[in-house]
Amino acid sequence: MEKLDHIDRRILAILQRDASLSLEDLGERIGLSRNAVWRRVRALEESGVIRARVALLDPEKLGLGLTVFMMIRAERHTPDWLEKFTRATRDMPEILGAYRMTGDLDYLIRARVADVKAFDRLYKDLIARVELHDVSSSFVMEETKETTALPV
Amino acid sequence: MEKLDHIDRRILAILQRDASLSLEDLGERIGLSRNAVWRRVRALEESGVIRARVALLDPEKLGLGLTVFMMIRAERHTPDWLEKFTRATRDMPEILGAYRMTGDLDYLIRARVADVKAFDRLYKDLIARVELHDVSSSFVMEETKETTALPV
DNA sequence: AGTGAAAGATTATCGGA
DNA sequence: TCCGATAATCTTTCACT
Repeated sequence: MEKLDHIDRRILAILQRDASLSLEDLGERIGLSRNAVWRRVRALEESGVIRARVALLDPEKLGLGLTVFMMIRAERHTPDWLEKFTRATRDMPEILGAYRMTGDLDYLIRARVADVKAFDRLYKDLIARVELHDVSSSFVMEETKETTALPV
Repeated sequence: MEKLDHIDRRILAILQRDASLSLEDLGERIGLSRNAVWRRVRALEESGVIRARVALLDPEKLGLGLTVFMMIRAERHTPDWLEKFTRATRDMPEILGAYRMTGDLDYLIRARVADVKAFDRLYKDLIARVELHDVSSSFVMEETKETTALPV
């Protein structure tokens, strides 16, 4: 947790939506010289508040039209099982998020695939890698929101 | 859905993990001149396969240590309700994802907040904006995976 | 925090495979 | 058509005020 002032927050708000802006433009928007901005951005990168700069791709254009959530109950509750699950999800590129949860739902997986057929392959692949006690999958019909921008 | 060759895919795989690389470096990694790479990247941007370049922030460092999923059943199944829900989730910056689902779970929300107290505020805010029939919330104890990189 | 200049990266144009 | 080279332009970085 860092101490960020109002200007830092404005910089972050802009950069997490569009990091292709030049320092010149960024400075203009927040009313600072490119240099003052440059120093702040640099500090934000060094402190790790800015973790990375990445390109966001369009899933539809890559033929990944279907988002799936899998609600999972574990077969066994052991460190070994958790490690296997973690490794399996890391190794499967269709899986974008994997979460250990509170409540009677043990684990939740968020994945992107081409279609229902591709999901079935993902499902079979997953159960071949880790023993799952109970899995219930839901498909996303509509994404009404999906962002990487955190509240600043 | 676009026709992408092997080299395009390699470029995308790299850029969606690190878009801070220079064209020089990128070209070196895939064995092309910076110029050839530049043309490909540009084409990928123009066709919309690359949707944006953004900065990814560290949620912990921003004091957003808690990820929450809210499973929701709608009060009414009308276009009007859906529109209200959509607007509410769009307007609430803590909500990162909102999905209309198949199955008896109607809607799913993914959000980031500081702590349980902040979640309670988010919850109250949400039910003040849209009528929800049934909400069940689960907290994330551990994120074993979380990526913006799609399989290419 | 801002200015100006050097270093570095990006984009446009052209000739060749 | 796609690649690579060269040159013009724009961006980032840094010393100085």
